[in-house]
Amino acid sequence: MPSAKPATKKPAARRTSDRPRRKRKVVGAGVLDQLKAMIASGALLPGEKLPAERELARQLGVSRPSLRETLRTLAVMGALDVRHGSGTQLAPSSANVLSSSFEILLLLDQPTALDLYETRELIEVHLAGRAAERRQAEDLRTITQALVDMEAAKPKSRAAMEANLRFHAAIAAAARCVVLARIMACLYDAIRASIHSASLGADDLDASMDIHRRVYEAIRLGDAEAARQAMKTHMAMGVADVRRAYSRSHPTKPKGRS
Amino acid sequence: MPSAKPATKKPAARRTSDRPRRKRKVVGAGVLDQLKAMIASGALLPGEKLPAERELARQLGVSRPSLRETLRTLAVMGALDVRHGSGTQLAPSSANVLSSSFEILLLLDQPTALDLYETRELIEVHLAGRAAERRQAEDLRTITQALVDMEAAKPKSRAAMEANLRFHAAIAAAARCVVLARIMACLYDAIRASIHSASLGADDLDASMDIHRRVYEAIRLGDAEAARQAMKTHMAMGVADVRRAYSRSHPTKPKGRS
DNA sequence: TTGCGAAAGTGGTCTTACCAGTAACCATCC
DNA sequence: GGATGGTTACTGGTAAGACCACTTTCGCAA
Repeated sequence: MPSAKPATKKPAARRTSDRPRRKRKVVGAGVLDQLKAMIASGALLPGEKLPAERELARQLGVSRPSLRETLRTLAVMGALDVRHGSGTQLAPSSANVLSSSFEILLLLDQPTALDLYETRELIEVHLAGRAAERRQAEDLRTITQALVDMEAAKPKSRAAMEANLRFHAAIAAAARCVVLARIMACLYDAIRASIHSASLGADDLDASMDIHRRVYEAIRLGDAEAARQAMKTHMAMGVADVRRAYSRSHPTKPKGRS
Repeated sequence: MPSAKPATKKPAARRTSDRPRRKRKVVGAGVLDQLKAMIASGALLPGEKLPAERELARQLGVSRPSLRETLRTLAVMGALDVRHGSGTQLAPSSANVLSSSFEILLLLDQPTALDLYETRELIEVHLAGRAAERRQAEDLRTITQALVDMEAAKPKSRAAMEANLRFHAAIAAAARCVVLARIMACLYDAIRASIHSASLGADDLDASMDIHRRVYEAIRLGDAEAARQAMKTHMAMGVADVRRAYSRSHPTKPKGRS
């Protein structure tokens, strides 16, 4: 590298001969568009492996650093699954596509915990109703399993919390609302990050289990209205918890230091 | 000036002396965390200018390409406002933080237009109700202005559509639900991209204007239930349009080729 | 046959260099 | 003296090349 090109240099004769016109409009954005087009057109299927970075950069006619900027953007978004040494592939599932953006959003907007809970309530109540209308036999099995795991797990344990998440996720899946289900998943991450440990495990375990069972029963019976009501009750309990924790940490008013 | 450092070079003595231990764990992620921490702690305020890339890279102890990968990720997410020649600043508003991720999500999940509309209905109806409860005088002025612009604009024109967007955005703002408002904004982008021109402008202009006015009146009067009902009617009109367009393009069933 | 180690391939990072817009500064000209 | 225009010193944008670190695989030896 040090003394590789002694005299040839050829500083010019690049713009002139290669691409005389066309103002070189932001390579990165172009690459992003090309990749999105490949996904949209089906040229790149979920789970499929991408060419190696060096190869892909050559194909798209950009340098590796430039390509990498774009790839990492997609990776952080959750669209790509990049593994050191193995390669890069299109994410098989869009599981956490929104999460990272949501995280940023919360950093910038700093919505209150109550705001998050209001959103959660709206969505979950709706999903419970839809689940009652659309659930299949397999959905019921998944929900039941989560319920059983919740009862079996030690109260307030990590396992109990995880089973609780599965319960709500299963309902979301049964509702067949892909967009809402995804948003709800992000909300869970956000709420967890927002209020940390505070009261995500219900204060009253018995009441909590009872209401979960009522939600399930309504869904099993296909009674949408009952499912919505039960979920609403469930959410109200959570909101009450948050409100209490909130008023404890913010004695007088939400913003400003008294 | 160009030949400032003629012979110093110092090629080796980098790994060996600088950091012998420490497994070099994924620089990029570390940088992202540091930047997020700076935002969260308030060390970086919205709208504030970041140090130049070269300088920031030096501060964080990484190379410029590595830093750039992270910066571009944040920029695509909408958290940074990067301008060639001027510099980079933390986005003053989190306006389109979710949009790009939403776009990717839609590419991967390919939800149906009906799914998008169901989500939209759920959220907008809720926002209308909340707006009726929480609107301030200024909110009413903004909504009125949008309404006036809609009436003044030529039907199906770009101006009419844009005023329509403003109308709904103003309601969302009046509802004081930051998270839902943001999600709704993304949905508009998604819906617009999803069904292109198809029926986003209402088929029946008179009915459309009428329902808009009814929504506004209910919000002005603070009648949450009426506002929700009116918005529900409004949304139902839109869904009907989509359903028609959908059944036209998918004669028999949604998926699979008959 | 089994186990291990080298090699090849892939992402991860750094350095250096130069191109391309912006904005401020200053000399010039009216 | 003030408006005008060019120069200059920033800033981000892109490229090329070289290594490092991790995975996988395959051949060789036990």
